[in-house]
Amino acid sequence: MSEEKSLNFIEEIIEEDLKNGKYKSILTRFPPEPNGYLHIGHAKSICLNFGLGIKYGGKTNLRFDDTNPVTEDTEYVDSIKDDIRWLGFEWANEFYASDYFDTLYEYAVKLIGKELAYVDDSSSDEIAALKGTPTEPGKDNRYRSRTIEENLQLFADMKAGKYQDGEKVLRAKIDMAHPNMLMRDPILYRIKHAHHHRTGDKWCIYPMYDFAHGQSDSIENITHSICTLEFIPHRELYDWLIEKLEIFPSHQYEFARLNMTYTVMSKRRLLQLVNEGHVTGWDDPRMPTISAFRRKGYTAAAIRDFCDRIGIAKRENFIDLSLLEFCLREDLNKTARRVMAVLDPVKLIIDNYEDGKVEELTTENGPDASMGTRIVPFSKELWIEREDFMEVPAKKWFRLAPGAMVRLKSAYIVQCDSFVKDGNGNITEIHCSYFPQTKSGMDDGSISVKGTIHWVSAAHAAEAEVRLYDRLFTMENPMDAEGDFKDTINPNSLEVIRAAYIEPSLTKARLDDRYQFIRKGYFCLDKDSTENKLVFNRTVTLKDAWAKEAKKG
RNA sequence: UGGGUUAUGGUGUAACGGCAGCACUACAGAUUUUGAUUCUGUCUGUCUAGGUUCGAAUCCUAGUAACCCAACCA
Repeated sequence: MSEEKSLNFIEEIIEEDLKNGKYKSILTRFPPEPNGYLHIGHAKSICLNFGLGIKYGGKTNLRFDDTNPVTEDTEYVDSIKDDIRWLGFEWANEFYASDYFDTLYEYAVKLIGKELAYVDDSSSDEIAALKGTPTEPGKDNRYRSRTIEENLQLFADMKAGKYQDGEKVLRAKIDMAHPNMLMRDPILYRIKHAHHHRTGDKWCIYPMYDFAHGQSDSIENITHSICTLEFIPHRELYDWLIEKLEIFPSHQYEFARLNMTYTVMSKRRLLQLVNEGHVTGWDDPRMPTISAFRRKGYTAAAIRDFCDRIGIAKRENFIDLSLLEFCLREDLNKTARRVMAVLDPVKLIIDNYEDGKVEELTTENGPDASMGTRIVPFSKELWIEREDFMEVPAKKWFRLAPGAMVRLKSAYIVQCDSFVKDGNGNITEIHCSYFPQTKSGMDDGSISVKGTIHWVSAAHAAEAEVRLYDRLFTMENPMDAEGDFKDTINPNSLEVIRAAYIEPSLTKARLDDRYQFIRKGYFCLDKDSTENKLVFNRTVTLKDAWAKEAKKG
């Protein structure tokens, strides 16, 4: 008997609903507003909603909550669909709240007819003034007592375009003294003479979230409408409207949204980063958007695994970025092809190696033998990583240093004989001699070394631009910053290496390939690459035990 | 002088009155032709105070803390 994974609270509710026959099958939905790109927090919601559909043999709709035409755009619709598909999910139906505008209008008329809604001529400020505060009740205004007929006429006139933006609103008539602020006659419809990305200029009145979301759920017969914690106070209104409208009773359940270290997770703030040029766009690899993670080289499997591990609960959470990186490395370690690239090159010359000789050495593509092998050219002059040589070796150093020996990956063991410096004291050449009997695969075991370093043959190397990313913010929680969260932006979040040396096989890299540059991290080709210029993104570093050791001093 | 929600190691998440478990992180060690991977081990926890009970993270009472609610945003 294998151990059952424990259920989260929503799964418990669903299993109970299924068991007691409340529903024969479930229907969930993912309801993004098309006013920005999806981020990793949305991925949590997507995995939850679609995951539930799959787990319980139900279905999941994709529904765009497009009730505010001034902020919404088809660009966002397209990106959202791309991201969901890339994450690996299929929606049963693609719907839009705007599909229901006619029905929603009828619902509003019905509410007016039941004396449960009225047209209010107050300005935004006047409405706010009579709303009260969390600790003080609000007050009724004189428009509240309008007759059904008057309200019907006024509402029809609103729809007909007789009024300017902001001149009138339709409000539910509930209770201005209600302890829940959302029940103090919430606005249902407002006037916006704006072009809608789907309905065009047909409407000049648009329903508010509260008069669209629950109704859309109901129209679609959604059984479990799952949203984040901040909507808890809305649930009372959600249920009230369904009851008064006498429509299918969908139910709302709330879970805690994802928060993650070293990032911000609100569309508003992400939009700010884009608009103010702190990043190059929504898919800048430093962003926490799904498109950015994809561009940076993250895999959908890693993100799904992450969403699975963080769990679903109602308490506020603050997930360590390192958990996401763990999931990523775990996936990439199994699948990424190993290759060699030198990011910060220094020349290594093997003095006792024959001039002009080239050996084609065999090296493995990955730890799993099924990934096969390939050929890498080896010659007298190589590029190695500058940081793999220390003129005065540190304690526990087992890479190159004067007199020290290392293995060149898949090639020979070499010993450093001397080195050359330029006038500024920078090392320009490292001279070594090699030991023929230590050739990889034919090593006689006469010499053993602790360190193995990567290299690229200077004569055969190709050049590429490499972009190294670091966290976008310097503080674990940028929102804790004293001033603006943007004051904590990491000035070193992007380091561009104009000319790194890559092994010849990498010139055939494709956009979807995932590589491990041995000892340096995981990388992938960036979409900025051209025929003449390859650009690689660092997806994530490898764990680096030496960096820790070195820090100890 | 309002209403709502939540409190379990550094971070997440289990437990459904009966051994506080798992993962990440951190640390120590073994293996390693990647200081990666893999493997082994260690540290750290039930918000507080009372109560009920043979037995409480779980039930009760009273506190405390955090978060959400006063957009014609979603």
